[in-house]
Amino acid sequence: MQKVKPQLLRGFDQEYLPAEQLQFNHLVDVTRRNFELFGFLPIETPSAERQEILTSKGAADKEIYALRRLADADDDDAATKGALRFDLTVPLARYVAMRERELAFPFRRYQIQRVWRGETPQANKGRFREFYQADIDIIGREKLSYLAEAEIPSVIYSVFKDMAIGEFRIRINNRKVLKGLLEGFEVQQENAASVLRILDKTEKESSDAILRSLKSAGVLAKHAEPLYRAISEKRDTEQTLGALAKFGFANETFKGGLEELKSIVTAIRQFGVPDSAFAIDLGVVRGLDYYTGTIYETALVDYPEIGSICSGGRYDDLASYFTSTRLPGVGISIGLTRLFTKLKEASLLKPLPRTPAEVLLTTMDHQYLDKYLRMAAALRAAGINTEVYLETAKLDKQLQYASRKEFRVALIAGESEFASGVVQIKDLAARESRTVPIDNVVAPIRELLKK
RNA sequence: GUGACCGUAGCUCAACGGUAGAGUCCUGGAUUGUGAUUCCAGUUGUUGCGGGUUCGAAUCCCGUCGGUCACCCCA
Repeated sequence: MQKVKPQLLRGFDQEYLPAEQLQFNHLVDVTRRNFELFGFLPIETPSAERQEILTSKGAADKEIYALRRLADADDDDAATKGALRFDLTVPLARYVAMRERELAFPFRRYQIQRVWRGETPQANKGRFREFYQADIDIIGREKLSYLAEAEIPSVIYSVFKDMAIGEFRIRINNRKVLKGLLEGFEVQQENAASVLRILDKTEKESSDAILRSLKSAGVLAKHAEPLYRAISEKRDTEQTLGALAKFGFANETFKGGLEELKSIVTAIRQFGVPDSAFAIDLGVVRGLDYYTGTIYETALVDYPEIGSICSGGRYDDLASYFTSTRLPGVGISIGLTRLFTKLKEASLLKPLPRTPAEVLLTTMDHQYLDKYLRMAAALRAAGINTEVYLETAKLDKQLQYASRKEFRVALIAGESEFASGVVQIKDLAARESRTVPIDNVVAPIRELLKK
């Protein structure tokens, strides 16, 4: 028979061995637990949305995968109007606009789901066509306290601290400050976007290259260098606030932005985020122009090459395409697939058991099946995850299986044990076993598992 | 979308014009009830695909498909 070659689609290639999947699930669990710790509510939205919803925010068409039947029969118009979501923010906007009257505001939601993007994948950069995002957003109705912007870093802090993946830094900037800065340096409104994109590259490119680009993007020659220095100079949070005060631009955007930034810094500290974990950094720019206030970007201190593992910001109106209610919000997105891939690469993942079960019950002699299964039922009733070896195989094979899957404990019983009413409890890591009465296995196993 | 490079066993790679190989992994065994190591044996390929050059092509040429990396953009 002709075989179909088993292979994956480019970019749709993130599937793991069970041991890795358990580690990924752990990352998801930690994320979810911390989101809930701050009162965020879970939602999921369908994988596919109507195309006009997805493109409403001006996403490039080529990024989006549309739905089509293989058979191409035109009897399913409804489905062909759909496409896969490329982020979780647009579906959120649609969701909130549809359910405005049923939701309690400020609406705090989290959502951990896959998204799909038609980009060129580059695994070394953690870029795929299908990947997980873990988003939180706080959506206000007509208004939203600046405290929401200050709380976000404390959630990020909580998540990554709990993940225990090493030192990380949340870099924070303010879009108004940036805009005011550009205004102060006499950058024309229509050049602002391209100038910001250039300034976003200060860490990658040489100062000469940046200065040249800035000038050709319409920055006056006398301002190019001061602007570059303002953005790229290394300073801590206090130094940055000091430097901004010193610029002292008179425009309202700058003054308002600076005041806002100061209050947010104060609040971030009140939320308990240590100065070692966050920093105001004027070099954080973010290409997306719907951000209007605080913007965030988080990276691992020892692994800057991993890039941003979490980013987001404040926006003025989430769902202006769908409703005339003004819905200001703030949100961030953790790129879980990227994070996981890079953590794996850098060996930063803590070792986890390779099986969710703790006990393997070996079955040396199937004539005692009844006893084996009753023992397993008793263990499970006591809350101990237990797998029964169902195949007929020699004991050494069963133990090999146990050690390969990294069970903590193996139970061994055959003719001689059953004759004297006992069972062997084997500590697989310590390679030693002891004998206990068959009707008293739970307590000794619990004891062993506690170690 | 633009450019550079690369496709040989499940995986990592060798052979670079003269019969397609190694390591690893996997399977079985080493006196019948205890996982490591070691030893023995075994399975695995239209050399991505199509065409051309040649007595002869995994190797050279052309095309095609697939992949990797850089740019763009982003998680």
